[in-house]
Amino acid sequence: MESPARPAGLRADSARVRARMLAEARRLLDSGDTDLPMNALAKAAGVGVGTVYRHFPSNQALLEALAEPGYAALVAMARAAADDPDPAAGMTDLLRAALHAQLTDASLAAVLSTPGATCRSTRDLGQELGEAARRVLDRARAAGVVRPDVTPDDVRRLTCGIRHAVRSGGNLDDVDRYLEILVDGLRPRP
Amino acid sequence: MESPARPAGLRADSARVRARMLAEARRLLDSGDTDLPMNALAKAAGVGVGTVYRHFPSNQALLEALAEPGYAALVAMARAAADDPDPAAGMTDLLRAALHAQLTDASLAAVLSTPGATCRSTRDLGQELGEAARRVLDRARAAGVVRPDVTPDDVRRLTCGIRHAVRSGGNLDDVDRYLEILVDGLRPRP
DNA sequence: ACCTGAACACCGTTCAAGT
DNA sequence: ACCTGAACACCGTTCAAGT
Repeated sequence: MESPARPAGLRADSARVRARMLAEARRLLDSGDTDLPMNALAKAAGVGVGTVYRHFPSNQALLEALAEPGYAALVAMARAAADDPDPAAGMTDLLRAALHAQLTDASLAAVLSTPGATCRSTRDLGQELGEAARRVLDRARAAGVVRPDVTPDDVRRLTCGIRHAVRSGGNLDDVDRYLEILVDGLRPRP
Repeated sequence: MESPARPAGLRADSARVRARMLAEARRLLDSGDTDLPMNALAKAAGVGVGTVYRHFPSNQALLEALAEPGYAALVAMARAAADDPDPAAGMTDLLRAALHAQLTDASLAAVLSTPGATCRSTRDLGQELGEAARRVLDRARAAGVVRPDVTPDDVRRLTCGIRHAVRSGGNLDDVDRYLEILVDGLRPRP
């Protein structure tokens, strides 16, 4: 599994095919389909199934490749949150960014809710996100706005959970309310 | 779809087959399998697939039949919570019961996270649970321990979400912590 | 090297044929 | 009436055969 943007050592035509598959996969995922069948992608991209598997060794790997840009953007947001002069605002920003990213991008939601990563780059991004989240949490804890026992993995799991809560309802207008509930719930007990 | 406990107007042997299927389905589900394939159930129960479908018109209907006893127990818990002399304790009891039920019974988790019910009895139970939850919420709101805008459906969605958060981690020891976070988060903002 | 697509082992669901 | 199990349309994944 390589980066979606022009992996090194790949022939021009092969890179073109790969780009077309990723574009078509993104289109299928954004069309509302919750899952992304390999055979459906092959047909949509006009290639054989084997070609899909040559570039993405499994459905999970495909989702990770698709999620990578959004994942990187989320890491950037988390780092910015860690540098926010207001630790409480940084904390809220981190949660909001994580939740928004998952609600906007189904592939990112799938990757974040799955424990083990298939490709190296995804694992690296997870590591980086964890480190940024740790800094956000340390500062928020020092400022007394989060419980002492909250870990970066708690943030991951709870935002995944809130995503499910938001999506299992008709309207998505409850995002802000549920985000408030999560932020308040993470505050230290009085 | 009828009640799993001896539906009316069913021949003795048919009722026996139905009971065996439900018992085997329960066994499969508790064995850790997250989903319950109809063909696998047929093989395990020693019947043809058609027989499974004769009793349970779909996989969702099967899950609902399987969930019914637990669902009824949860409704009873919710009613008890509504009668708790302490409204705050009643609120916590409701959330704890809903969460515990979903973590213990995969079929109940599936049913609660699915919006529409296939069988009448499941829909009725959902109605009853909603009414009990409304009473719990009304009293908790009057006592000032929950936000004014929380609805019974919020409780359903959020407990489903917290279940996902609990399950997406290695250990299930975080139930109590996540429950605290949810209870605190539902408190009125200061 | 890279691609194709038939093929395998699974899903949920249906339905003609049996008792 | 009730049951059986082959069959259909799908999944993810593999691999011999082609360019």
